[in-house]
Order: sequence, then structure tokens, then C-alpha cells
Amino acid sequence: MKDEIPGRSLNFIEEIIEEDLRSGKNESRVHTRFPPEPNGYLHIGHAKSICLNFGLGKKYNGKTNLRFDDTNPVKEDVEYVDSIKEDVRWLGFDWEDREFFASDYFEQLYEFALILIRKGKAFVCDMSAEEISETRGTPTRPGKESPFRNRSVDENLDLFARMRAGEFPDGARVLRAKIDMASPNMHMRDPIIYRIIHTSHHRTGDKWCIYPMYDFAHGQSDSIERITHSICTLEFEVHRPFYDWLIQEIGIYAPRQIEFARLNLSYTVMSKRKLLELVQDKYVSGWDDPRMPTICGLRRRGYTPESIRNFADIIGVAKRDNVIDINLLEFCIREDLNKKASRIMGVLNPLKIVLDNYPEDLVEQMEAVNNPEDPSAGNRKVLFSKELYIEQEDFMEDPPGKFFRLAPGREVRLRSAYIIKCESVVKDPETGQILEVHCTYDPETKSGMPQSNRKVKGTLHWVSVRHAVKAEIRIYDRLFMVENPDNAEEGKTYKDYLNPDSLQIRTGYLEPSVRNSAHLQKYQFERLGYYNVDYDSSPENLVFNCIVPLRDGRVKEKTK
RNA sequence: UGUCCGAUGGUGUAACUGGCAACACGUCUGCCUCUGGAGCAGAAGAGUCUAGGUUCGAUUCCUAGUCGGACAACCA
Repeated sequence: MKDEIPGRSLNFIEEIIEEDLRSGKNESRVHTRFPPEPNGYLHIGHAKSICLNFGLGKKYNGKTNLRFDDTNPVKEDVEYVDSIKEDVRWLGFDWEDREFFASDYFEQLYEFALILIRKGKAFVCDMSAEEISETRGTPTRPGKESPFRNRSVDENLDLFARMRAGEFPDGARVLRAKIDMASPNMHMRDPIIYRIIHTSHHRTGDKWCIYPMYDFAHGQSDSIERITHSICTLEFEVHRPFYDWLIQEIGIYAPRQIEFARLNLSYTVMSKRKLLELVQDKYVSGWDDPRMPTICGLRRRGYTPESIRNFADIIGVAKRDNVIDINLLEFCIREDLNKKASRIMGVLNPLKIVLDNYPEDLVEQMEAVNNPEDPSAGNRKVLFSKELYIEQEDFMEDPPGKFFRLAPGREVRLRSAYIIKCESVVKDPETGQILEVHCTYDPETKSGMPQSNRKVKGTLHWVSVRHAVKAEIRIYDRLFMVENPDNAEEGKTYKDYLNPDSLQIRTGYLEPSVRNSAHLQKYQFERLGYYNVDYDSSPENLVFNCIVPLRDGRVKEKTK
């Protein structure tokens, strides 16, 4: 985690917290929570919230709970609970023994509902979902009161008990708060707080057939856990008056809810519904497809927890809607991996080089630096021989002015090896395609030798043909072709903007040192980019994911 | 024709609570380099949605607009 720079300005949430600390509110405790619903995988937007909540807990010597808001058994599953825990842990956060579930509080929540009923603040309503919806009114028009609104306390108590006992089918009745059908805030128009669902719950099994609505569970769960600052996203701002009303009427501890703007990333979608759709309709290989903005997708792509935490830190927290440029995320992973990733050489588009003056059977071990940014990473040996592969793009028969690489008559440095000079080109007589390039090497210029300092304009990466190992290289591009796929034009959906070339599979020729890499091992392929060993990889069938290419000045020249 | 929230360079976030706008990404220029990477040095780019007001002075306060977002699931 980044060290706090003293004097660095506070975000608006930290300001509120420090004010509360100064005034001695909540006995000067800071207690936050991350409250996911276990109905989907976590994405980078959740990472922002996780970093915020756990970060605040840490910064103010407080605590942060992990609580699953599992109030809807039809959509939730343990699969999601497990993945969420894994992801939060992987991001580097620890909730210690404070792993909670809203379902742990079902009995308590039921008691809260009883309190409301006894106070005449809640009633059992027999209307159908359609009727309730019709009588709710619109934002500009008040709703109509339910004909069941004035049932006696005893009748409500009896009916609610029978709801719990399972006497009624799904949808037959609900419990509603009795507030104000004419409120300008839709959430105050006698909102539903309990509904009948005869579905077994992933934790409580068949113990319950009535379940609290999220709005009835969330605020009270925070209260039960004595959360001091309930941090959530902007869309819950309009719910706050209802939460406050509940806390007030039930008469329990009141956390303070603070809303912030959720993260939006360019060239991607972030809603759980859409991500689920991409998975179910097989637009991607799964939740952890390296193109997905999910935490597990980013992990598989090769992002590090540090880079994601740093990203969350850099984007800041505020209340205004925002769209973060995806390249800021890429900046964060490059910055991190530049310091950490070992460098290796690999060729993705091979062109054969033959060194005419190099002994036929000689094999040399070249000393190569693992990471110029980190001397402690040490060196390794790279095998060199008469026939090498270089990148096709690194040779041009008729180069333009600013081409620093190999061309007829020109010299170039082979990284960690010799300076070579291009002597001739062998082409296919039929197609004119270049088959191999013949060069001579200068034996005096081996890296490290006294005379090796001769300046040449370019340095190329290479791999010995005889020693190269093949690997499957998966290269990813952005999943969507437009900056904001959510904002689809008439008659289109976000899916119409899916990038058909977001996955490209190639064969790479790599130096043999990578053969026994562990899954998720990260490398910089010199001059190309950062690569991650995929879960599908094995020593026999290496598979790498391109995390992000290196920044490349050449690209700009071309687009100019 | 409601309620709530927001508005600062291309993007995001600041401005010690009223003292002529800073940082990061991106862009551009130069240096350096056995990665056209990294690093280093520098530059351009907003006068803070608009109109009034308070004030010696407003991005910060007030008023009225404008624009954008959220809210009408027995979802969260």
C-alpha cells in the first residue's frame, strides 16, 4: 500500500471522518464494511469500494467487516461467496474474524419488523405485485394508499406470523412500512420490507420462507455491526431517508451513510447484469476471461493487487460521475511490473537470421540482465547460435529514414549478444517473400567486451532457433470498440459494440528459461510487453496472456 | 412536472475552508539508453456551467437559471 504523504489533501469522506473523530462521535471509533451481495463476481468497481472501505479502516486504526447482504435466495449462491472472499483476500485485505452475513440477522430483523408492526408503522398488504406497482404513483404523481393499510396491529401480527409459518404462497402478501404514499421520494411510499419466497437459502436452508428486502436489511445490519460510516454508491442516496426512518422508528444505533460516485471505465461495461450476460451468452470464456473487468479476470490477465490498489488510490473519490480512461489502469500495471517483472526475450513473428561467419555448431551462453530496474534480480544465461529468430517488423529491405532496425548493409545490436550486419536476403523466387536474412557478426562486440561499446542505432531481441520453445500467446484488445458501450444508439445494445478482434492467438518462440514458470508468473518480453502465465499453461504447452504492451513511440509516428 | 445529487484543462482528483488554479494520466519537445521500454529535463493545455449578488478580493458564500445523473423491481 502506498504510504500516506503527509499533508496530502483528504477526500470528502476522510474529511467527514476526521470531523467525527474531532468531535468524539462514536467514541472516536472508525468502523466500515464492504457489503457485497453474493450474486455475481467482483469487478474493478468493487475494488474501488474495497480499497476505500478497508483503506479507511486501516488509515484510522479502525476495523472493516466483510458482510454478505444475502437477502434474496433466488439469485444468490455459495459460488459467489467463495469467489468474493478469494478476491478480497487477493487484493490484500483482511477482515479477520469479522465475516458476517445479513442472513445471520434474520431473527433480529424479524424482531425489528415486529416492533414496527406494534407501533402501527408496518402492515401486511394483500395486493399483488402489479397492484402495488400501479398504486405507487410516479415520481411526479403521488401514489394511492393500500386498502389494507389500516389493518389492526393484531391482525398484522397474526398475518405476519402466518407468513413466516409458510401458510401463504409466494407473492400472496408482503409486509410494508407505513410511511407516506404522497412522498416526493418514491422510497418512502410504503415500501415493501418483507416478501414471501419459498426457496431455500444458501445459508439458512429452509428455515425461512419470508425474506427481508435489501432496504430493510442493509441499514439495520450496519447498525447491528455498529458501523460508524456506511459508505455506498450514489444511487443509494435516495434510499437514505428510508434507512434513517427505520433506524429512528426501531430505535437503534445510527451509522452515517456516505455516498460516492461509482467507478466507470472507458471501453468496458461494469454492470453485473451485463457481465453475467457476457459470460452466459459466451461472448467471453467465463468470469475470469482476461478481457473481463472482473477481479478474477484482471488477475488472470496478469494484473497485480498492488497495481489495482494503486489505481484505486490514484483515481480518487468524489461524488461527481466519472469515466476513468482505461489507459490509467494500464499505466498502473506497467509501473508496477516495470519494477518487478523479469525480462526475457521472445519472438512473436519470426524471421530467420543466419550468421554466415558464426561456427556451425557453436552455442554460446550469453549473460543477460534479468531486470535493469532491479539489480538484485540478477542475471541469466541465454543460448546463442548460428540461426536466430528476430521479429519480422525488425527488418526492412527498403527502410524509411527513421527506421533504426535491421536493413541491408546496416548494423544492429542483438540484445545481450553481438552486433550484426545484414549482408543479403534470401527470397522465395515465386512469391518474393523473405525467407531468411544473412548477416555477419562482429566477434569483438559481445556484450561486456571492451570493444562492445560501439554505437549502433538499434537493439533487437532475438531467440536461438535451435533452442527456442514454442508457446501459445494470447493477445487481448479492449472488449468494446467504443468508449462508452452503455450509451448505445437507437436500436442497438452494448453487445453491438463488442470488438470482434479482442482475442488474437499466436505462436511465440521464447527463450527456454520460461519453460517451468508457475501460473501467474509475470515477465516482460523485451521490447514487446508484459506477459502472464495463464492457468492453461503447462511445461509441455506454454500459454501466455499479454497483460499490456510496452509503450511504443513508433506507434505515434505512424499515426501522425 | 417531483425529490435528491453533481458541475474545475482531453481524463481524473486538488486548492490549507474567500487571496488571481495544483497533482497525476495523456499530449508535445529535448537529453540519455545494449528494450524506440524505463529514466531525466522542460512545454502546451482550464481562468473553474451561466447570470446576478455579498466582498478590497469568489473555484470556494447567497440567489436564479442551464446542463448532467439517480429514484416509480415482492433486485441489490
